Amino acid sequence: MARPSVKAERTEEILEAFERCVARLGIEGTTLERIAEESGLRRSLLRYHVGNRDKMVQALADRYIKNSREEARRFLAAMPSSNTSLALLDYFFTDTSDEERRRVLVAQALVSGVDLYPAIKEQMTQWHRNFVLVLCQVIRVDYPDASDADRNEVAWGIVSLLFNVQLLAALSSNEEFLSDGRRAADRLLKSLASDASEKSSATEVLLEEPF
Amino acid sequence: MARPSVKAERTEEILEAFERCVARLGIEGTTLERIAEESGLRRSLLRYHVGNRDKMVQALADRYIKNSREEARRFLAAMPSSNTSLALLDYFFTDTSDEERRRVLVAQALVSGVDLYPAIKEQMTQWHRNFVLVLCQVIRVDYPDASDADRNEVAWGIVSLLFNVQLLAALSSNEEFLSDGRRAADRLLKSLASDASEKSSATEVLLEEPF
DNA sequence: GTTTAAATTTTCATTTCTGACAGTTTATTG
DNA sequence: CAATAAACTGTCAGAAATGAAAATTTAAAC
Repeated sequence: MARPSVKAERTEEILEAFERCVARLGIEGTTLERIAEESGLRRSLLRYHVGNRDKMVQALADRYIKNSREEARRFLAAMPSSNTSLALLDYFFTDTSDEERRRVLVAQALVSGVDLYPAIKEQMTQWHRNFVLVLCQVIRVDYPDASDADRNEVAWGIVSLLFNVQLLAALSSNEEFLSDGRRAADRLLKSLASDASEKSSATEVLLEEPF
Repeated sequence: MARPSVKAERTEEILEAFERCVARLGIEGTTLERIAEESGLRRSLLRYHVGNRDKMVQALADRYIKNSREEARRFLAAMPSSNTSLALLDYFFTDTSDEERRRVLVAQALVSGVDLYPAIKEQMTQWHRNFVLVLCQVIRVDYPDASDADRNEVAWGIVSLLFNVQLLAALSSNEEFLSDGRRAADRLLKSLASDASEKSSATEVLLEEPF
C-alpha cells in the first residue's frame, strides 16, 4: 500500500557505477561523490540504498562475487567438449572486452584493498581459489592425465598472466600484452603434456558446478 | 656560509615512507599526513623538501626507477655464470623479503596510477620493458638457442607470476603462492628447451648493462 | 482524495586533506 | 658574535569528503 520499491535496481546502478570507478581509480581513489556523478544519482541516495562507505565496499565485493559465479557459468558453458585449451586462450587473451578488463581490474583492486577493508579478505580468498578451480576443470578436459597439482599450478599461472595483461593495459593498448600473455599461457598449458604422469584417464565431464 | 643542507637525506626519508605507505594503502589511499606520520616529519616538511602531492608522486616514481636500476645490477651480479634459471627462481620465488614484496606492490600501484598521474606513464612503461629485458638476459645464459621472441614471452610471463605472488600475499601468507608461482615460472623456463629453434649458440656474457 | 511508505531532495555539521606562507630556530662562515 | 641561508614550526583558509537526518516529493493502495 505504498510506493513500489526500486531498491534493487538502484543498488545495482550504484554498484555498477562504483565498479566502473574502481577499475579506473582504485577503491581509495573513488569518492562517494564520484560514484554519485557516475551513476547520475545524489550521494545521499547511495547512503539510503546501500549505506556508508564501508557498506558500499562490502556490497561491491558481494556483488562482484555473485557476478563472478554467473560469469564462471557462462565461461564453462562457452567451453567446447574438447580442445578447451584453445577456447580458454581465446576467451581470456583474444579481443578482450572492456568489461572483461574491468572485471579483472576490480578484482585486483579488491584484493589490494583487503588491508583497508578486512571484511572482504575471506571473500576474495575464496574468489581466487574458485577462479583457479574453474580453470583447472577446463584444463582437465584437454589434460586428463596431468595431476591435480600440475593443473593447479598451470591454472594459477594463467590467472596471473590474465591479471597482468589487464593491469599493463594501462600502459599501452593491451593488444601487445595480450599476445605475450596468450603465448605464455599456451606454454604453461603445453607443459602439462610433458609431465603427463599416469592418472585415471577420466575425461568425464567438467560440468560439476563450481563455487 | 649557511646551514648544511639535509635535503637529500630528508627527501630520501620522505620517499621511503611514501613507498611504505603506498605498498600498504595504494597511492590514493596514502595521504600526505600519513606519510608525515610514517616518516616522523611534519607535513610542511614534505612540501618544503619535495613539493605538493603531484611532485611527491613524480618523485616517488623517479626514485623507484632509479632504485630499480640498482636492484637490477644487484640481481645480475647475483647471477651465476651458468644455471641462471635456478638462481632466478630462487631470487624471486624463494624466501622473498618484505622489501621485495614492497618493490613489487609499489610498481603495481604506480602502474595502476598512470590514469591519475599521466606524467609517470612513460616511466613505468620503460620500467616494465627493462625489467623484462633484464630477465631475458638472464634467461639467455641457460637458453642461448631460444629465439629472442620466445625468451621475451617467458620473461614477460615470469614477471606476471612475480606480480601475482606478491599481490596475493595480501590474502594469505605468501608461502603457498610462492611455490605455485615458482613452479609455474619453472614451467615457462623449461618450455624454452622444447622449441629450441636453431640460433647462434652465443653463450657470451650477460653483462651488457641494462637500462 | 486520503493514506502510506518508499524515494528523493536539501541541508547541515564534522572531519579530513591540501596548499600556502609567515615566523622561528639552527648551524655554518667570516 | 654577526650574517646568512637552510631547516623547521605553526597556523590559517579553503576545498573536499563523509555522515547524518530533516523535509519534501512521489506512486501506489484504499
